[in-house]
Amino acid sequence: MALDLESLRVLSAVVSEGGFAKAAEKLNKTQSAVSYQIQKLEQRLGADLFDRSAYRAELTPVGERILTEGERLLQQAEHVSHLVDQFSAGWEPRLELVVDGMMPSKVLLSVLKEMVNLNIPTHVQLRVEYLGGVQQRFERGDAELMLALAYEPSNRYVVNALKPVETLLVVAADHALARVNNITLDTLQQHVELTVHDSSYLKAHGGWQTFGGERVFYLSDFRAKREALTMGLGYGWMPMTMIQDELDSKQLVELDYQGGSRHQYTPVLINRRDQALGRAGQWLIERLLERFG
Amino acid sequence: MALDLESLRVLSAVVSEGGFAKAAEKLNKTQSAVSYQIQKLEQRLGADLFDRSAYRAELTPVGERILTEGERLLQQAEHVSHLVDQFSAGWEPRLELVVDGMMPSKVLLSVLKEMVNLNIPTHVQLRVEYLGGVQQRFERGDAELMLALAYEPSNRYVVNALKPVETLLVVAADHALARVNNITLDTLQQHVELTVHDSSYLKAHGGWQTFGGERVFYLSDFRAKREALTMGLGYGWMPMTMIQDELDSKQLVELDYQGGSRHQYTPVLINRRDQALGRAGQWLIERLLERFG
DNA sequence: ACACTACATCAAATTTTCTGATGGAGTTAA
DNA sequence: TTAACTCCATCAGAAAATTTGATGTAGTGT
Repeated sequence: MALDLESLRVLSAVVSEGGFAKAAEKLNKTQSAVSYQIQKLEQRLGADLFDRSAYRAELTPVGERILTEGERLLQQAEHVSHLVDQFSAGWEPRLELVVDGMMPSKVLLSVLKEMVNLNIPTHVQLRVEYLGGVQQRFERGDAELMLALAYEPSNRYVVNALKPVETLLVVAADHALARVNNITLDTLQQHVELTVHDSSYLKAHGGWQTFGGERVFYLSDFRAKREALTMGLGYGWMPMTMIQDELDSKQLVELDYQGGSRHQYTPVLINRRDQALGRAGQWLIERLLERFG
Repeated sequence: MALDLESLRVLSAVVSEGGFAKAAEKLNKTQSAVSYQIQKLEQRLGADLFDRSAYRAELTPVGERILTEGERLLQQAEHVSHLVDQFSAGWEPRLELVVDGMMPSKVLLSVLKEMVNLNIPTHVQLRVEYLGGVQQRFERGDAELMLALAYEPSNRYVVNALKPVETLLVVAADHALARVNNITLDTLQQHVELTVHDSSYLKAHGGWQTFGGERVFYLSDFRAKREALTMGLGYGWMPMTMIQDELDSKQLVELDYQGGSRHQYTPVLINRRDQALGRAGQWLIERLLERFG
């Protein structure tokens, strides 16, 4: 036989109303129904909750603890019932978001934190992918919102452009390339290039991102790449926002590359045209456009 | 109509067993009883938990959230039932402890922390009083265990002596008294004495603690007293352990008082002989004797 | 001592939950 | 494509849990 909430509600009422009969009135029951529930609870727990030796029933120490724990339980049960009210008020139960790891995470996280502070009931699942991996995950249907840097266009998407993100071609200050001027592609190709592994299977982009040298090291994310760069392992593109400190302290320096050492990505916030976003998704888009856009 | 745990148990079983019929078997019910519970829950929440359009019922997003929240609720309910098992295994539901504020709090707190780490279910209420206030609170019956420095003996007590605590008569290094040698009582009485307010109504002790000068400042606790001492407001007794840093840094210095500038208290751990302690109280005594004793 | 309050107890009424049988719809495999 | 099967809904009646209303015992207060 397992615990049930009704007994706990009765227990709580008895204590707060100060007696069995008064609790009964509050709960729209009779006094004997209250007696019954309390006795049932006592049986289930195998311990007395009230000391009946005196005129009025008094809580035992055990009863006192069960009361406080029980009231917490009731409150949490209340929370669960309340959840669906919020769902029917338009807040989706869950929202999955795929983000390119190159996006500045601070802004995103601060928005998510605001979401928590506002007690928005939606559970947000954040997933970080790289380059093609973002769209791939989105297409697979796991996520309803994606924040990507590059994507294969489709008329099934609703696209919101955000503020461009600047990337720089950098090396460690003590790397050989740091001292060369007007670097050619040939020169670059003689050194190790560092790049973040595209997290899609396809890897169908290529393009200007890599230089096609013989030695390319693939790192798992930008944090690893930044470490490898500062260690002087090679050169590579990095989003400006992630290496501001290293540039300021001159640990990393911008390459003087003929082909250009700066590049701007325009990040986009995409959701499906056919599948309407819930309130949390809309809220998130608004907030991100406001801060990133 | 309010939430009930049975429906949640059924929901959980349906999902974990992968079907209504299998859940029914696990719960020793029939399949129609499972249907009934699920439908009841859906009605109560006012939302579908399963999508029945396909062959097998599939959780809706709302259902998924309710499931996870519900399972948490069940686990907490389990915890409540489990509590009484622990109570009947000898762990008292609550234990109140009165401690003299002069006791080194670190040791005590580390023991309490260990208690939490061991998942001892007893709720400990710690109350700090001073001098006579400790015993008074204990006598009033609120607490079952007291850690006092001085007390009125009684044969109703079980007394455990702990390691003596040393107190010193000190002033700030820049106080006039700091430069006087072989101080007499007269001299002392011309300065401000700092003392902690006895938290009993009675204040029935007096004795060597105060010097009976004209100007005595009463502070609310030893933290305040230490501050007042280091500010040079006056002189007074302090437990050694609380002013080790100030002595080392020479902010505070020991007085050279004729009547002696050191005094040892023997703290005692007392519980009532008639009212047996629960497992937590015994555990606490053992641990405190081990560390303090 | 008298009226009153607090809670327990019991049989009967009522409500909730379960069972067992049935049925429609999708699935599987020959 | 059919036959056998699984999944779940539904319904009436059975069983169980809960509530009621009446009554009883004991303590309170005046």
